[in-house]
Parts: sequence; structure tokens; C-alpha cells
Amino acid sequence: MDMDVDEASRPKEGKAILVILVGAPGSGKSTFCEEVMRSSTRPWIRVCQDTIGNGKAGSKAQCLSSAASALKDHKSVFIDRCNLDREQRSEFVKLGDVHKIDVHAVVLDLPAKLCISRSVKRTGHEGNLQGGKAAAVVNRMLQKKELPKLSEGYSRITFCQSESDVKGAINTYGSLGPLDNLPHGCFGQKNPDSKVQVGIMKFLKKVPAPDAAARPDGSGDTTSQNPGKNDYFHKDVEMAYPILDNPNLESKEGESQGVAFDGSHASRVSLDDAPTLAFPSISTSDFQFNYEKAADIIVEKIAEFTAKLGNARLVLVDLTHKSKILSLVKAKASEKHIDTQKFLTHVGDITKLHSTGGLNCNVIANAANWRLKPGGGGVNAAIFNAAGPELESATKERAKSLSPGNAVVVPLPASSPLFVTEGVTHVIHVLGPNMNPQRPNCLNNDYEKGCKILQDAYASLFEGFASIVRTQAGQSREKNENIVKKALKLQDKSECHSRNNLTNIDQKNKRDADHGSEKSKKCKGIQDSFGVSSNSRDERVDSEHRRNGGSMNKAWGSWAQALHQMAMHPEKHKDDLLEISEDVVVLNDLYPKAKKHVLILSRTRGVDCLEDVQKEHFQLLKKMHDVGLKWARKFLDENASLVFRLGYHSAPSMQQLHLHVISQDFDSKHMKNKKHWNSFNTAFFRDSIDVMDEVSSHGKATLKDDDKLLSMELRCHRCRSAHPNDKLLFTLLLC
DNA sequence: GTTCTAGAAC
DNA sequence: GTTCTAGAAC
Repeated sequence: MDMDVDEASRPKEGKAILVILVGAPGSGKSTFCEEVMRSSTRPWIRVCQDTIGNGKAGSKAQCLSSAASALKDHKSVFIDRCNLDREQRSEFVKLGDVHKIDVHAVVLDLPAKLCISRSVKRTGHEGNLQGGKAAAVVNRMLQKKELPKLSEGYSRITFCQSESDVKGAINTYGSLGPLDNLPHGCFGQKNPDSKVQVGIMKFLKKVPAPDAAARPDGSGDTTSQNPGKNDYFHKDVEMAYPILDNPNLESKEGESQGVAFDGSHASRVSLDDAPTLAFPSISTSDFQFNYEKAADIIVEKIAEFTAKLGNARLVLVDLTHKSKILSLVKAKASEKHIDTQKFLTHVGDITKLHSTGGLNCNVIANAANWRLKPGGGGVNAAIFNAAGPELESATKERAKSLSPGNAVVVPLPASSPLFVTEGVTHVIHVLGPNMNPQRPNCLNNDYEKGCKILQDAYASLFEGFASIVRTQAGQSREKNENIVKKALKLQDKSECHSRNNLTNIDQKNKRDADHGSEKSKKCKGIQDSFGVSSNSRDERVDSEHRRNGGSMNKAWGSWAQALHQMAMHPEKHKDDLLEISEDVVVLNDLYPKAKKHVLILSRTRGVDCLEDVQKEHFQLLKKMHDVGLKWARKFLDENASLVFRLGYHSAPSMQQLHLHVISQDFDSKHMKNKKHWNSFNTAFFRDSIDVMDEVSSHGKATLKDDDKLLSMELRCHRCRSAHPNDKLLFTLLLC
């Protein structure tokens, strides 16, 4: 931020100032005030509408009068309320004229997602805005957001669009002495041109076409019908998918983040949430390994692995800009023309890459000790600390110790704070060679051995990461069960690479919040008439089953029989079917809810839904599952970044047992409402593998067909954060 | 399963 | 005003 004082516009000295905070709930307004007031030598009064009524929420009028009286006392004032639109701010701005003082705006224009997640998480907020309700409120407010302009009457506006901007502004105001002034003008506003993400926009209903949405001036012009709306969308996209165009360029000098966000190229905005491994330099710190040699090895191994990594990325992380190893590696990588899309360096805390650096790394490496224990110092202590006891116990399950040159991959339990806040799904512990005589296994400067071990250490680390990438099929923060992988194991254990055993033991993210009550069946009492005449297929009507209940007393409307008709008469629907066999037919779902969504339809008459399935149908389930896997594999061949889930709806709408094979992007214009989302993202959706387990052991599948499941609040299937409503369904994809 | 609509809820 | 829900029709 340019702090040169403009002499011509230097404000009068010694005056109080009025600072109007502008920002959604969760943007950090109160924290901003508190931090400034803590360090400032200037007398400040914080006027907070949430607490002004004797600790209770007050009115705007109370705020105005409180601000006025503070200004009379020559105290500087923070107006701590959202002030998101011009009208809300205008009366406070007028105080400037009345009291002949400068009015500033500090805009905490942080990503909506961040504000929402803070609001949702916090408890005891002064304004009593917390929990799920907060998400709705924040969203609503942000859609009406109007950024302040100097023409409203401010002498200075500071825009903060990242947490480091906020820190900068806190320093600026915090170090403002009683007689100091700040220069006038707008500060910190980055080019707000809309970067419209087509992939997301197309998923939105009722949004303008990308061209129309990209307002050329990016000013949040209030003449638009939905002021600020596109800014909001765009920022969400930006937050979730930082653009790492030129990773070897550190951003701005002196800033704590080393990631360069190039916001000027709309075409480069990518949904590609590439799997990313963040790793510290191994052995160069406490183990005192020679920097030059280490840098050579790092670059050599990176060169070797980037070729194998597909769209995955490696990020070397160190805490400081002064890092010697970082600059050495950077220089050497550049000499070797390492692909800057695949390897970058980052300055920051490896345990806070997402929250403070905006960098999504699903895997982080830990420079571990041989006992794989927390403690010590540096990265190891920091990672164990940040990941909580979950990492310790998950590590114990994997290995008790580690020898130099090796790595061990530990899937991080979903309850780990590192998983929740940073999106880290795996920690890879690595042990490098030790040249420090104070530490175990010192090599006494034997660099021949040392280099070999360090090479092995990086090779193990990158191989571990590559195996995660392979098994996760490119979804960097995918926490759902990798059903294909699991099923492959089940199908043929010999196919399972031993390497993979090290890495991705299925972290099944059980969504099975049990909602207890069984749904009352939507039975309308009309008996199904089996008027369809026999054909060549299996006509075995399961009369015994029918007597025993099942779904046979359920009425299926004509529209609901479409699948049944296809299963019974596939020859009549050849054009709509992808595959026809003795037991099943395969078809694209007519209203796909994701990029890939096919149905494996059983041809067995009388088995209309999961409820009808009995032990004798196990082979049928297995067959359906195998065919489902075959199609999932085929789709994965075409697009390795997809992740699939195979499963059944507890209470399907369509007659005839059918297995959904659905990619977990949920990127489809047909994904329109809560029911759609929840039918694939709550316990209502029964994983095929579980259904088979249950049927083989108990003779029936567990159904979770309570209607409540389908009307549950929307929750992200990855980070579990709550989202307010159907209109913002797409934000679930940005978590 | 979808679409449409009315009325409730916000 | 908009958004959400439930019900009806297909």
C-alpha cells in the first residue's frame, strides 16, 4: 500500500477521525477495531450496533448519537456495523460535515465463503448471529453489497480483500498517533474485473450469460439489478480455486504470501482444484544438511516426478521470504525449466496454507522424527499440533517408526482440525538424513550416503503423493469414499498395488447421521397390476417375497414405470440404452445430476427397489456393482479427475431396482434443489458396497428413507459446511 | 422422476 | 418483494 503522503491533500492535524467499517458478518470488523485499539495511542471509541443497547442489539439512531458524542469529545470513532450499502452508511458519513472531521471507510471485502464459515462456526457472537442462520444472512447481505466510493463523502477508503490486506490496514490505523493523519484517496483496491467462471456460472440458474455478467468497470455499479452479485460469485470462485499462474513470482514484496494471483486473465480461471502436495525442505533445518546439495536433490526429484504427476502440483514451503533453501531451489528449478504449473514455492505456515495463504493443498509432508512422535521443534511440532491427536493415532495405526530415506502416508481423520480448516486429507511423514551430531543416526558428513538417503526420502514422499493422486483420481480434497478403489480391492485383492495400502485406506466419510424414524410409506393402496405379458426374460415373480411384504403393495405411477418398462422390454428402447445384458441394462439418467450419471438397471422382475432386495439377490447386486464399476472405469479413462460413487436411493421414485453411478462433481443443470442434493449426499444414498455387505450378512439392506433426510439443510459433501438455500446450491461445489 | 402453482414463510 | 414447500398432474 502506498503510504506516501499527498501534501496537497494532507488533512488538518490533530482531528478525530470517523472510520466506517464495511463488511459482512464474519469479515472481522470487531477484531479489526479491537486490534487497532489495542495498539493505538489515539483515543478510539468503537460504536457497535450489536452491543450498543446495554450489551444488546441497538438501533442505528443509537449508534449515530453515540458516535456524535464521542466525536464531540475529540475521540476517533469506529462504526462497527455491516454498512454494506450506501444508504446504511450515508448518515454516518454526514457526521463528518457536522463535526468537521475526516470520514474514512475500511472495507473488509473478504471472500463470502470465509465470512460464512466464520459466522457459521462462531459462538457467542455479540449480534447473536451464528450457526446455520448466519450463512443465510451473510449470503443475503453480500448479494446487496455496494462498495463505498469517495464520492459518498469519504476522504479515504481502504479496501482489504485478503487477510494480509486486513493486517496491513490494522497496522496502518494501529500506528496512527493522536496527531497523525493518513493520506486521502482509495487504497488497496485490486482490479475487481469480473472473472467469470463459466463452469460455475452455467450451473447457476437465473444468472446472466458470462459476457453480460462481466461488467467492464467492475465497480459494483448500483444500476445493475443485482448489485455486487457477480463480485460475490467471483470472489467465491477465486477463494476456492486460487490461480497459480506464475508461482515462481512471489507476490508483493514484503507480503507474507508467496502465491501470485493473477486476476487479469478471465480465461485462466480454472476449476482445476489440482491435487497438491506441500512439503518442507527435508533435513536442511535441524538435521543440518547442506543447502546446495539438498536443493540439487529437490529439483532433481521434482523434475523426475512432475512428469508422472498429471495435473498434480508440488509446493515447497518455508516460513520466511529469507529462506535460503527456497531461493536456491527456485533458481535451480528455473534453470532446469521445471514446469511452473506443477511446481511452485510458497512462503507461509505449512499448517495454514488454505486459511492464510489461499492455497489448497490436500496433502502435506511432515519432516518427521524416527519415532513418528509429536514434539521437537519446527515443522514436526507444528503439524502434529495443528492436526490434533487424530494425526497421532492415525500415524500409530500406520507405523511405529520410520527409517531415514522413507516416507509413510497417513490419511487424516475427518475430525482433525487440519482436515476441517485446511482441507488436508493426508499427511506424509518423511525422514531425511541427519548431519547433526546432536540427533540420532548422524552421518558424520558422509554426503555420499546422505545424498542417497535424501534422494530416497523425496522419492518416497513423491511416490506416496502420487499414489494418493492415483487413488483419489485427482480430487484434491475429496473426502468421500473412493468407491471404485474400494470395490476394486473387494473384487480382486491382487489388483491392489501394495503401495496403495500405504496410502489411501478409504476414509469413508460417513454421512449416515441416523434420523431414526422410518418413513411412512407413500403407499396409495393401489395394487400393482402385472398386466405386462410374459416375454423371454426371467419371469420369476417373487411370490413368496410378495407375501412377505416388500414394496409390492406400493403403487407406481405411469411415469414411475419408465425404467421398469425398459428393463422388461429393452429391445424397444435400444436407442436409449448404453448396454443390454441378461441381467441388467445400462442407461444415462434422463436428468443427470453430475457430469456423469448412469443407471445400472436390474432386469429382475419384482425387485422394484432396495426394500425388495433379499439375500438371494446378492448375485444380482454384485452383477450390478460390477457393471457399474466397469462404467465408472470407462469414464475415469476419459477423465481421470472424476470421482465416482455407486449407490441406491433408499426410497426411489422409479420402479425397478437401479444402481446410480454418479460422479461427485454434481455439476449439472439438473441439480436444482435440496431434495436432489440430499438424495445423493445424505444417508438416503446407500453405497452399493455397503448394501452388498448388509445383504450378505443380514439378508437385507439398511434403508434410510426418512423424508427428513431429503429436506435436511444443505451441507457440503466435502467440508460439511452448511449452506443456506437451493439458489446457492452451487456454492457447495466451491468448498 | 419433472414441472407448475398456490400459499406460506421470510 | 423473494424463497421455500407441498401438492397435483404427468
